Amino acid sequence: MIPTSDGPAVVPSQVIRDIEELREEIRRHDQLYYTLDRPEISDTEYDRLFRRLEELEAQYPQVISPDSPTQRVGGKPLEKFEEHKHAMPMMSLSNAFDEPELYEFDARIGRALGRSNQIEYVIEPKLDGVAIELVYENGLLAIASTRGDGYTGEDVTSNIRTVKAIPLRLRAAGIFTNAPVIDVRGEVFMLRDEFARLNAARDEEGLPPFANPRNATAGSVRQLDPRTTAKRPLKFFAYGVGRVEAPLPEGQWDLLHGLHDLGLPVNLANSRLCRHTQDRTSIEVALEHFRQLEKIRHDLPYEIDGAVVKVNSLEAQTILGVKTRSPRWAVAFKFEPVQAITRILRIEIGVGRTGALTPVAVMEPVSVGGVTISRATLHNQDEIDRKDVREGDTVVIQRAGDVIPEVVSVVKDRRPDNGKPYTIPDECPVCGSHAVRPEGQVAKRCVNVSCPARLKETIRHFAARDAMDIEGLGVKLVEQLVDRNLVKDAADLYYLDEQTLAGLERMASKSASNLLDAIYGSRSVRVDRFLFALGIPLVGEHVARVLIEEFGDLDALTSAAPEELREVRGIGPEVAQSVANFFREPRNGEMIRRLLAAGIKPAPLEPVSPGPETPFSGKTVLFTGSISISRADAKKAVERLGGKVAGSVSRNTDYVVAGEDPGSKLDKAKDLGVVVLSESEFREMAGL
DNA sequence: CGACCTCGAGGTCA
DNA sequence: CTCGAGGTCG
Repeated sequence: MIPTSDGPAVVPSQVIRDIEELREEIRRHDQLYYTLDRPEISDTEYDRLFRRLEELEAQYPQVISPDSPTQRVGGKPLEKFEEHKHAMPMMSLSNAFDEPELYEFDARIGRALGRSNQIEYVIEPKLDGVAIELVYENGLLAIASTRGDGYTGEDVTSNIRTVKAIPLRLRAAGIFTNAPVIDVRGEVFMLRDEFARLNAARDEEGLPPFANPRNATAGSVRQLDPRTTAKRPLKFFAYGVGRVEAPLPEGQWDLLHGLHDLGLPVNLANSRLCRHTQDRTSIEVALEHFRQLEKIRHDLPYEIDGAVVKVNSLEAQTILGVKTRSPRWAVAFKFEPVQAITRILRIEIGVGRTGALTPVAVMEPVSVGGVTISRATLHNQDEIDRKDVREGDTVVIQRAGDVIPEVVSVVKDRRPDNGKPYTIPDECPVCGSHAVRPEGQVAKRCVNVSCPARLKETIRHFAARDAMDIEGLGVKLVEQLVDRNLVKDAADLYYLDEQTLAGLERMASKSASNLLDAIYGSRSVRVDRFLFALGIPLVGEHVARVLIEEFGDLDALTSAAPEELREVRGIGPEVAQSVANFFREPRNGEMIRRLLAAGIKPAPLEPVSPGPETPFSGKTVLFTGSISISRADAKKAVERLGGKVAGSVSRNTDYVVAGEDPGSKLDKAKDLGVVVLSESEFREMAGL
């Protein structure tokens, strides 16, 4: 028998039972997965259940009901969204940006209720997503709408039905059991890694990426074709109610549990009921939880921009009432923004030691993560083109890894009409020489080897702590020395005298003699440091050491042919060529001769005695976060004990030492299963 | 070619 | 302290 479009006239009652059982089973697993975060079956098993239900329903279409799990994606694309008037207005929240504002909120509540410090609060993470209201009638999802202006939003039911975390039918459990009508409010959002995957997929299809998970969510919710929304990985957390035709519980905390009992996902794991204790008021308890959230925010799979603090008692909420746009009984306590919007005043060009021209955006100062930012690197031309950054642009900036400011994106609709694409100039802004970008490289470089900008950087590098370690020779001083032609290469430093220095700013006799002492003292330097100090391109601390270990001293190295250099483990053609070129250049040879003539006596490397076995012998260690001793000292300690210090985590890393405020390296270390040490554990192992 | 590492460049604050 | 570029190794 071939089923007609209406299916067989009679549906066997066994089939009806099977279908209902399957639906219930699927709903149960949806709830286990989304609401309880405790899946019992694999995705494959789930898919099998789902397909079986689909097959049965295809065979007997007349039994399909709108609350069936198969009916999430329904209908055809909409022309536009209908309006939906909220039964009770969806208010926004007033913000508190710092502790005093939060305490003020608490004080206001205390005054209004006339019993200070006894008020219970509920604190919940504030997700960065899109607020949605779900109207359930007799347990079935009837309407889903956006917040809109608070009174009227858009009816996005067909889209929201595709969000698996949102039940189409509520469970009959808990305080709200069988409420004829309940308006549930919550946040639709996207997980960070799913957002990243979505953007990667868009990139492959040549579509522009979404700026952040929030935008991606908002875009997904406002799709006219629900089939598109269905493909977006949306999640949901419920946090409150509007109209409820059922008795209300005493407080917000019970309310959250009531929603959870209905089968709705609620972020209970990161919410707290805050009661005052003997030594702390309830707002202090809330604040403590807020600090906790701030600490773990980057470990959460979704983005939060703060926390919401609500007076727990619903009765008290009623007494407190509302202001025009926001309730008086709740406040959004925001984290320091890690991103900010500002304007690029101009783009400056920096010239580095290697002659690289680096564009830097000079911006209107703005506070990001508690620090005022006014400059951010734009890296290179490719980066500028990719983001299409122009002078005068309004941009979103953030601190990469919470440290180095970077331009995230341009706010295109705020671009001035006269904005022109930016190109790094073809002349060095410092010496006017030609600047070229060699084939296959990203950087444009000034070709003039004695460009003053390059010279300054070279001297600074020479004097740096890890190199010759000349204390007192800072940027300002180098600037003056070079500009007045007192120093034309590193060797000139050793021929300075007090009289010459006396003419400089901030250089009275005391500082002058200190500086001369420092320069004089630097003459006994370990030979690998000396080599590093010369600033040969591609020769950093590590390569310098490797080369010295191989050749023993400078003499042997200066006369080495590129082929000999290549023999060395870790030295490839590029480095070999760069080293050979440097020593072949007569002026460099002359400079080295003058340095040695000035009395520099490069000390040989201490022979690497095997030494006693230590906890760090042959181990690679990495530091993240701040520790109470300096990084340099920590590094020395590890090296003294026969270990190596790395800059980035890889499978070869043996230990990661995590100090205060560890960075992303800690996450990566955990991912790779690297042993993580606390500072005290490290100190103990190192015998510090 | 991918994995891993080093170099070099960037910014602010105490 | 982090990132991208670029270098080296297997």
